[in-house]
Amino acid sequence: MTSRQNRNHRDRADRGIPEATVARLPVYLRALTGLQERGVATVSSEELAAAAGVNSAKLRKDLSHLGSYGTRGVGYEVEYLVYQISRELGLTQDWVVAIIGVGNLGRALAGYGGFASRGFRVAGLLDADEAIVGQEISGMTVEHTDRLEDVIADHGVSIAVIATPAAAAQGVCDRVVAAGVTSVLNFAPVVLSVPEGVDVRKVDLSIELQILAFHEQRKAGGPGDYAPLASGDAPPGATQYVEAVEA
Amino acid sequence: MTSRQNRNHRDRADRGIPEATVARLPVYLRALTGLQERGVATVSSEELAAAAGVNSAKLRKDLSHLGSYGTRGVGYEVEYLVYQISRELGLTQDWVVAIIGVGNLGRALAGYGGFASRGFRVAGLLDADEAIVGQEISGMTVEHTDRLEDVIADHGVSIAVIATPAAAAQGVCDRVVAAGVTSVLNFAPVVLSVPEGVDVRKVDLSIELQILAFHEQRKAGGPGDYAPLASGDAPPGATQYVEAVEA
DNA sequence: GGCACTTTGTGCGCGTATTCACAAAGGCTT
DNA sequence: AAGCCTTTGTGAATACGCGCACAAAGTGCC
Repeated sequence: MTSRQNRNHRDRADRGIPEATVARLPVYLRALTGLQERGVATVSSEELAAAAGVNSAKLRKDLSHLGSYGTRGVGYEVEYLVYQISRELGLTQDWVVAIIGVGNLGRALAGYGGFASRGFRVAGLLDADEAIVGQEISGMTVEHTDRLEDVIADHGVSIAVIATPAAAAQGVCDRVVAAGVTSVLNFAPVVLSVPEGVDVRKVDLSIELQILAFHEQRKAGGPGDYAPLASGDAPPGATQYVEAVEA
Repeated sequence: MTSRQNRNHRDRADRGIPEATVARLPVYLRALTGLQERGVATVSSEELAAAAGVNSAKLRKDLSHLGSYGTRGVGYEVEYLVYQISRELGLTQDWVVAIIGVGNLGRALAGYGGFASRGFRVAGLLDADEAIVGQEISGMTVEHTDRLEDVIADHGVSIAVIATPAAAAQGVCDRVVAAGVTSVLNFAPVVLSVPEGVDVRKVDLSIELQILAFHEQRKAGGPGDYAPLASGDAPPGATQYVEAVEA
């Protein structure tokens, strides 16, 4: 995870592909396109697994969920596997994306090459700040969030990317959901609540760092190296263990 | 998650805190600081679980791994719990971070408020592009990657954030590891290989979108709606199922 | 054509994670 | 102080994911 927040599609009527497998398919796809560029025509599960950083048995089991696309004694045909995974992930069709919130992060996302190359078309950049509205970013003109519903309807947006400040995120989310969007990628540091049937995935930069910090601390000798209180014995309310507000 | 790539710390000598729990602690922390700002002094597992988007039994079990910090019949004292989680995650000490690659994403990261507020101090911005070196970003001057080892040593960097293009990532990674960094947060779309003892976490924007696309497709009626080939019957090598290179 | 070799696809056992459900514990009221 | 009510902490059941190890299947050499 990038830590995540998903309900639904636990239903396992998902045509049976486990969530853990779905999460790895994009990684395999990436490794495969890399091989493809290097002109490799065929790859064994062992090689592909190494390139993707997973166990080869796991790779084979994952692929077996899509059907049997390998040849025993030989391996998998790269090009064909690329197509099958792309199809399974729905990348053979175009997905229309709107990015709401054009701060530093929104700008980075707007210019991210990995979107267009995988069938994701950014159809709108929106922001609530008048100073930003009208700016040209990555060849697109930033529109005001007042026009959110129009943009979604006009371009047939099916995925919303929320890159607003935390305080604005839930409001924006409610609006895009009301406008018919059923998939949301959230970069704001809040837990969004959405109705049944809407998928939310969350990417949180600071959470990833915190997980790293935990392990880093472990390597250095566990928490409370010079901890002022014995575990569980601190006087509640004695000191201000504050944290600043985030952006 | 944000999809991830971790070996080690499976060792379970981790003082016993399960990895899955560690990944959720930052989420609880975020919810708690939100409550704290609103002046809430005490919270029940039910309320906190709702705010964090998890099951309340899971929350209680997670917290029980840190010790017994709740009061039966009452709940948890917000401030105290914030401190305990912060301590467990190692956020009571400062972590020095270097960001390598100052493109759109690197810039966004440099300006991200969520870092500083959680004890992460960005001590260096580095880039290989002469046109970027010397620029002032978020109050810091971008340095040339030639100085990578110096910056790491001088500031005592313990976490490296890699936001370079894919092609440069492994090289940068090797260098930071050689310079003594043992925690890496990777935004480049490649699988990094690192020696035993080094932690790598990966954040991949396009993977998250692809997972959303998968579920979105499911809602619309499964893959191959108008699929040109019956599953498993396509002539291998017949068409070019290409993908563009990513940025 | 048969045999040896390679590699897939998967059955199985194991450990981890999740959830339920309840007994133990503490507070509050009378 | 006794009993009721709330909420924690956790035992036990279930589900899930992972990886080993091997049989089945296909290739290519002789």
